[in-house]
Amino acid sequence: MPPTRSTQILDLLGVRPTSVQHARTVIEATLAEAILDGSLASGTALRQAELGEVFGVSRMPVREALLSLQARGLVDHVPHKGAVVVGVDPEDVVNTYRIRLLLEPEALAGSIPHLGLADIDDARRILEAMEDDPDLVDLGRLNSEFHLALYKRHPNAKLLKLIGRELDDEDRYLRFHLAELGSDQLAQTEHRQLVDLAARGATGDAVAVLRQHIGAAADTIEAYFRGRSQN
Amino acid sequence: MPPTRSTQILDLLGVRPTSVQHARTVIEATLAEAILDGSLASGTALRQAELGEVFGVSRMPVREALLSLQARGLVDHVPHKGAVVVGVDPEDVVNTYRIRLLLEPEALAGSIPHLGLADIDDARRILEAMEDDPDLVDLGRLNSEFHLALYKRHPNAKLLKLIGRELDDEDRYLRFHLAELGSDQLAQTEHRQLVDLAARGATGDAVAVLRQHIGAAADTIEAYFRGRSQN
DNA sequence: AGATTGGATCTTGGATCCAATTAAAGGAAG
DNA sequence: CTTCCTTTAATTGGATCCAAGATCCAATCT
Repeated sequence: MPPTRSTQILDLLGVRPTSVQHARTVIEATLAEAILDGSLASGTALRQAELGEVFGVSRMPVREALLSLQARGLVDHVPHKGAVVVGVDPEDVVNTYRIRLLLEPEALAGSIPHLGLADIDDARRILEAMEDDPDLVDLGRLNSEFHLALYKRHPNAKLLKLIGRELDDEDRYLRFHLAELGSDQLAQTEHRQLVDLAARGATGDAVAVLRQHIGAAADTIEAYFRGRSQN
Repeated sequence: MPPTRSTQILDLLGVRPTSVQHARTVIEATLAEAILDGSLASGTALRQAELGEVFGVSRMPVREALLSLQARGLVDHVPHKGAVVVGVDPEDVVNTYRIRLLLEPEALAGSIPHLGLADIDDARRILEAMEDDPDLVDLGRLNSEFHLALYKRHPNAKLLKLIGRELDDEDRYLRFHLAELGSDQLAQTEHRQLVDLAARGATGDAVAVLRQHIGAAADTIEAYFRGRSQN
């Protein structure tokens, strides 16, 4: 497809298509972010009128945003009652780790052969950001980004999207309890091993470390719950 | 939370809360069904006003239903332009098989130990229905149901939901091309083997058959596309 | 003739208004 | 004083109305 006149001009101006952001889009994104990073606690009731005032719009875009959030499983919508931020089911957290254990080894193995130097650098940069940044809210997101950075050259785009969703779910929980568990649970040592092995193209070893990494996290969380439910 | 009077009465009547079906809910379900089973072809433009007339309702619940369908990835929503039924990307079909190959062996292995006689009977009944029913539209759905019937005792509920979604995606494609490929591609022989091995609790053998079953399907579809894109 | 620009028309996005449902508050009867 | 019923306030669901952006077509200029 030859570039059209308009795209040439956009290039000259250095402007991206900048697809117009509609109200419901930014509202959905904002609320999703707030729920994911924990600033909107589980069980919080989301009143349409109230949110409309906050965002300076009517109830209409708000309810559509809430509807989308329901489809994403972030809020629970009870007819005529309202939307509440859905809680994190401990069982689901462990389930998510088990699913990651199925998906991510394949993602890593299929991506490493196609990783370039720039990709490795990206991953390393994320690791450094994690060490510098003490903010727990950022840590979860960075952790997700790091993992995805290593997988991103896998040819199966759908697999990557799937993993992204699982990481989001995990992330949400992580931010809640990272403080209690201690942020060393993120196992930066293993992260460094992963990126080094990936850089050397040592696929088998990298996958082994990843399996151990995710498995250990799953066990830690599970033990944490087990201890908790006995109180 | 103690049961209220009304729920007690509902229980006595044997009536489920029968959650009031809102317009947008039934519209979304109806459209989703139509898209999944192919009666709404890819690329079809979905006009809000038109659909509103069809369902005897205003545009409002229609647009909310369309929004939900977009979140589910069934329609593509272009601002101020409208919603169109999203096409099936050949690449995604193969990708979906690869993902199934990661998820379903674990699902089967973890479910077999907990399967009861009734579960096996359920699966067998679905197989019989597949043989009796020549309707291609039903075949895809029944195929999904059969697989899920074998996995349903797996303790990881989230994994099952995930597989259900993948099967839906696959299903949608299957209905389109089952006629061309021949319905014997569903490999009823392997299906029978699967349920027999599951009944005997032969987990290892069952998983092996399943791997072969899904892998063969993936290869068939991939070859079909390869042959097609060369024309 | 071809391209460009201006406007008419169509479709969606958002605001406002009304109806339906639910939860709660208050009062009457036991 | 408790329980049940009625009434009332609050909130969401749906309809209608207006604004913004997009597409299409014709008129105009090169």
